Amino acid sequence: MSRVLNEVFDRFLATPSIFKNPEALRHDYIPNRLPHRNDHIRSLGKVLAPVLRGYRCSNVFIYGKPGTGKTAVTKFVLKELISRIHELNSNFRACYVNCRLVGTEYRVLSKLCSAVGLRVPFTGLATDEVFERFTKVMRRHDSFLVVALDEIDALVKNKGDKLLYALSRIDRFKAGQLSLVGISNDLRFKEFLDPRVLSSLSEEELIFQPYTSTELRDILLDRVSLSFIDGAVTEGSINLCAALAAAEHGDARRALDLLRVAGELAEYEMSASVMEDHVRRAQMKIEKDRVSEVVEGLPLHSKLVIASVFLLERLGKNCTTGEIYETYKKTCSKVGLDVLTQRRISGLINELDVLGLLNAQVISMGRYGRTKKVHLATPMDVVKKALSEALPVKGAIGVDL
DNA sequence: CCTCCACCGGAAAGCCGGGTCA
DNA sequence: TGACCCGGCTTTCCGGTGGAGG
Repeated sequence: MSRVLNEVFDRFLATPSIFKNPEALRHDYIPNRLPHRNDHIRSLGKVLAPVLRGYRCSNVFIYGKPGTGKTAVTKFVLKELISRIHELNSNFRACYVNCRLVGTEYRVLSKLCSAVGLRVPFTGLATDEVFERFTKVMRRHDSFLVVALDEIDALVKNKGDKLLYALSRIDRFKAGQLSLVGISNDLRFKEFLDPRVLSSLSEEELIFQPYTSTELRDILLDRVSLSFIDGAVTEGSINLCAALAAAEHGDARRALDLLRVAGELAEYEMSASVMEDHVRRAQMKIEKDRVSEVVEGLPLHSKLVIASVFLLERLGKNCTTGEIYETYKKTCSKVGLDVLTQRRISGLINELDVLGLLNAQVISMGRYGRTKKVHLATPMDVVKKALSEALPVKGAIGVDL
């Protein structure tokens, strides 16, 4: 092994880690207690409790902004429920699906199938066919299923509420028992639903308010004791994490990210404890990393759209769809890339807006038409860095970054 | 008050690479 | 092997539309 590397490793090992169990700072970690969410846990528990006696429970609808504990509470309650039911030895199953990650009706269904022990090919079958097979198994085993559909709004916005409608009526075909827990970030989500689906889905409702700064502080204190060694995080850093996350609509996930990244920075610098400065730098790093990561994963044409906005903005020109399209076309022809249509580029701009990389606003310029006014949503140097890493053909493209 | 620009954005359909099934 | 399905990406078509300027 190289001597340089040996030194690095030796020094790393010689410094005691400030972490005890960094896993406890990840989003998917479900701790044994969830501060300030006991009421919600109790409410959800009450709704789901009938399954303990073998009855179907009401469907529940859970709303709340990101990082308010919806997912954690749901997973927590389901976990407890399952362990309790296994004592009673029932054929109950619970299934958690994140609709945004899973993406399509077909794949949501195939998750449900695997929850009841049915394997289906990941593509190739008609969706109706998969649904058919699913109900058959439910009927045959007289199964009992609670399905948590997280980020359900993403599914409905993209694919409509057909699947929800079918699921909400499933036991009318005497196909076992199925209850739904719908989780949504978006309060306006209801508007997208068929009234029949809505009324069956929201038999019960739970609303999660954002955490306050003090509540976030309690959450952090819990996690600090789980994940760091004693005294490794200063009081001030915890408060700062809480305050910064509270400003960002009380997002606990954000607070934990800040703490984790600040911890990693401190460890990297072999500092004995996490200081407020680490937290501040963590905040910048998180934003930078987010932008880089998102840009990196973008399809080539989306990257070119961002590059076009970047170029126009640097020249101080105003970015309208038309202007962006012209710049984009020039860049394409420089590399000999096929250009997409303006309609498509308009769509890509909207997607980038949703991703938070661009801000796009439809404005009217009266006589001079109607268009989208676009600008970068993050500072130019951050975008520049992300683009220069993510555009493999930057030299050829003539995008002088 | 009307016109008309430069787009917006919905809908439908096509293409392609992945797959199943009989 | 051919009919058929999915999902992602894209094109084509086309009916809007806010408001400056006539």
